[in-house]
Amino acid sequence: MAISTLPPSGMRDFLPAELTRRRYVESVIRRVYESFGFVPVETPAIENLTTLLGKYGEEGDQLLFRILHRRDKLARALQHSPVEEKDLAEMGLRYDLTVPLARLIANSKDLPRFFKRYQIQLVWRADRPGRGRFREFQQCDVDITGTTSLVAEAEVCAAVAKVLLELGFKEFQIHLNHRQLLRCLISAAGLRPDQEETALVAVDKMDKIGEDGVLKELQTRGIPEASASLLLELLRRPEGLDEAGELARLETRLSGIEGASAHIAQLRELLAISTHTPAGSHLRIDATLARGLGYYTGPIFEIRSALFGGSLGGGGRYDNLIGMFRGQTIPAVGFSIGFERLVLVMEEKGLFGKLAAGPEVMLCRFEDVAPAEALKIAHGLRDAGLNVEVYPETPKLGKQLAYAESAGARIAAILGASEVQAGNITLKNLTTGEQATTPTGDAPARIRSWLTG
RNA sequence: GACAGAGUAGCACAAUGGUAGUGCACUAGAUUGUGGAUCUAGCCGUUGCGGGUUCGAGCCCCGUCUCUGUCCCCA
Repeated sequence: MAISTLPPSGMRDFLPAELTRRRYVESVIRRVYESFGFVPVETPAIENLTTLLGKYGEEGDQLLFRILHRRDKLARALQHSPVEEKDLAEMGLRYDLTVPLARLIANSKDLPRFFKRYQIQLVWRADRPGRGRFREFQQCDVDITGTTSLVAEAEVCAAVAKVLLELGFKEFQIHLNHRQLLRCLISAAGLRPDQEETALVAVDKMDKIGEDGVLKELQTRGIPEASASLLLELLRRPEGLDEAGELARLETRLSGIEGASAHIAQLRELLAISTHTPAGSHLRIDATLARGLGYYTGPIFEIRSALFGGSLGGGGRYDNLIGMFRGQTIPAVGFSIGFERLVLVMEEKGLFGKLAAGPEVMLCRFEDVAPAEALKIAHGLRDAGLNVEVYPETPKLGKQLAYAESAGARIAAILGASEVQAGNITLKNLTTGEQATTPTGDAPARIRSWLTG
């Protein structure tokens, strides 16, 4: 019976051309993040389930990949009767990079007071794969811990906005809301605190199913029509109202609700201090934005674009998460870029320029040249800083040149007995067809001028 | 988890229920120190898998698996 050669569902192999594009995007992200003073960390792919469980909400817990006990431990677990899921595993694959960061912060003693870290690693979710959705995918997070200052929010928003701009995205919005403000809206609509969660889930779908859809969903979830209608009315943003106007409207509507004006003031300040950052013109107040993850406590963000039907990234403030691992509460805010979706959209829209995946130089030789001679010269070129591949066999030259072309080489270095004898090398520019024979020592300079020209 | 669509050569796709084909790619030659073009020849298949209907199934029916899309949820 044949073994399937496909990778597991929702997981992918990457061939050189695609991987080169991914590396390019990564390099832009790294450079931009570092320009903001973020420093890199990495954490293990596997975390203890005690770390992961209870941080993402019920649905998130369901989507964790768990790692089964091995050998004796598994045998013992199976003897429980009845066997319960929690007996079978104590570790799982990380679901995001935020919770591992919180654990790391709680576990570390000598971190800077304001720890600005970035992290580009894989995460795993046992989700059903779809367009731009995978079971193994890369996240690119920036987070700032140790301050409640809105400068932190502004900086993470600016960092991701700058990444998008540098990658060639022009039309995108960073939707902005506040978790506590949502809470105020829900209580202003007369909903009980225990209905908050269901209300948020329904409200979050506003973009997709519209007001009627949300109203219907709220009612089927047991929320009285009067409250549901009031909530929708509170959320309704009049056409043409700008960000300041929307905040003023919300402030008026929530004038009797405790704390509301303070949350609105935060959003107002965040907009103000972001004015001259790359995020400034992309921020949009969106009172319907909820975000699923359970740990957010303050401002929340989500990147939207007409180029992709879902979110291109998201984040927010989570002041209580680190405290779940350690008595001391440490405030934090972060933003995660949907790397896979950026790459997907960039491929669809042709935002990648030409990116070379192959060697710069292909060393070809005739059969009257010994392999040792070819390898010696290849190493000389490599020592000069060039990427050189040696054609391993000696078929006729046409075949070697065709291969050089298909491998992505831009220059062929051709070696025959006559060149070796004279201490020369023949160079052929595969792009222009131009050809020249030069002393071996001059070859790197000539190659370099062709590569840059 | 729900619904829809699709699975045919390495890839992209054809084929009224009647001999499974075309293009690209690949190999060789035309062309023994110069690639991309052209021409010639060659290679490539248990039509996802299992059953059924039929004289006969890639095509119709049932089941199953996988993939794609939408929903849900998310990045």
